Amino acid sequence: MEEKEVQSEVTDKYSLRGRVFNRLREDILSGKYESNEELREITIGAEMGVSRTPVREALRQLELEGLVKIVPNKGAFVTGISAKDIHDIYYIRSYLEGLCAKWACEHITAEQLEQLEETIYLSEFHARKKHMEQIVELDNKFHEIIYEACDSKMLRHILSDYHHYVERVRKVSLSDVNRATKSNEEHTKILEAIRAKDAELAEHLAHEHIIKTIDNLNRCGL
Amino acid sequence: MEEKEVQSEVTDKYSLRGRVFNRLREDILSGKYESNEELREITIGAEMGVSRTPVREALRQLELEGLVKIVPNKGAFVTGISAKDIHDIYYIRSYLEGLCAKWACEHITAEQLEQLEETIYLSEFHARKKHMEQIVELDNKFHEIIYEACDSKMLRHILSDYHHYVERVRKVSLSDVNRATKSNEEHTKILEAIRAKDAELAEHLAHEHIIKTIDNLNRCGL
DNA sequence: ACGAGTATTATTGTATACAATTTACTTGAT
DNA sequence: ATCAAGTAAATTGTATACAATAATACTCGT
Repeated sequence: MEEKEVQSEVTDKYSLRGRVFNRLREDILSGKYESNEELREITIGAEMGVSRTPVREALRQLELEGLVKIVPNKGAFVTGISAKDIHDIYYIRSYLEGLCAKWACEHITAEQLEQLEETIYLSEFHARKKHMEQIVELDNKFHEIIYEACDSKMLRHILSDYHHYVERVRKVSLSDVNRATKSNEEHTKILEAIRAKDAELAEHLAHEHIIKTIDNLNRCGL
Repeated sequence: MEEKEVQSEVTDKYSLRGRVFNRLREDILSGKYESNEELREITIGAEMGVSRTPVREALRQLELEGLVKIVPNKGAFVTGISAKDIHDIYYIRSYLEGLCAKWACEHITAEQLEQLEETIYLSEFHARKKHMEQIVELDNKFHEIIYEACDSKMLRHILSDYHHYVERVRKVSLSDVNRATKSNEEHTKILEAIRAKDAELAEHLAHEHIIKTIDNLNRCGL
């Protein structure tokens, strides 16, 4: 089967800048740096074995991502992402995932419907086996397919961004097997609504799906 | 009165990179470049009298903004922003402005309420006088105040971005004096709902406010 | 000992130099 | 004339050099 590369990485993976960008983003999101910690170009460059140039470019990009604050002539400081930020993102996503599912009803292809079905089917298998790694990956895939299907560059862009932001938290949430199973059931219902072209229902279900995820996170004490 | 600088410019205005970034963004959004047009680092640098370094950093940032697509080892190409993109952004905004108004109910300060009132009052004046420039500026301000008041870094960030994206279109929409007047009435109702801490109503009104703006755009043939 | 002012150092901002890659062109064989 | 291969030119990717700014340390007077 042809495995379509999901374009979650905006930035070139293979250039030095891309590598620095991705690694810094990962490190910031995973909490390796303190909040407000200063990121010195030379230091980071030395750590990664590159010159200042790619580091600077990566830092400037991270500024736009909101993960770093750059003070002119002073330096780059880690902004990080607080528990409230994550909470807010989930609420924002609850609306946008709803809108996305609604639009997907109009634009989804038979092939994409097929892919969604397959994704859920596989995910049910891995949920029974408690293969957490695969569950998260398939959750990723399910949502990314709908992002594609909504046929909106803007909506896909923002949702992919947020999906990335909360990746670490999603892993925790889905580690709860009960939640993973529930999540699959919700995915199934969303798929059925989209297949039936019931835009209202699809929107509502996708919205509720995220709200329930938030509830679960709260239960996990996040 | 202390005029608080609205931080719509993420990027340092005074560095060369910041200037290149802002100018390129403006030029792309205003349609100065063709879609898919190649942006050569040297050419742009020459046009703006700077070296490649600040140009590269600006281009990398614009990539993250989605205004430029960078193909490794080949170049930077204008992505631009289509009529559909703008349409999509307005729909996305309709939800997010609703959410923003809802959250603002909980967090808005007396001072911010005061500012909102003043903004509307002034805007009514300029609407009667047909001072289009000021009307757009005050519309900006009204929304930015609420973005601040929602007390969510993430939501403010994304809404400010989108506000910027559609700035050119907003000017067209508000050039219709009838729309400008209507818009002020809607702003007033939103303000009242927020002041009354009626989160449900505020959300609904803010949502509808954007939907009506979309209707108006459609009537203008955008 | 303390603080103002200055010199030194460190760091960022920008320009340029060099390397790697891609694109365009030229040349030659069929 | 057409196409292919190879070479030259142009362009991007990265590193380094230089300039400007900010942080630090030091001197000197009180």
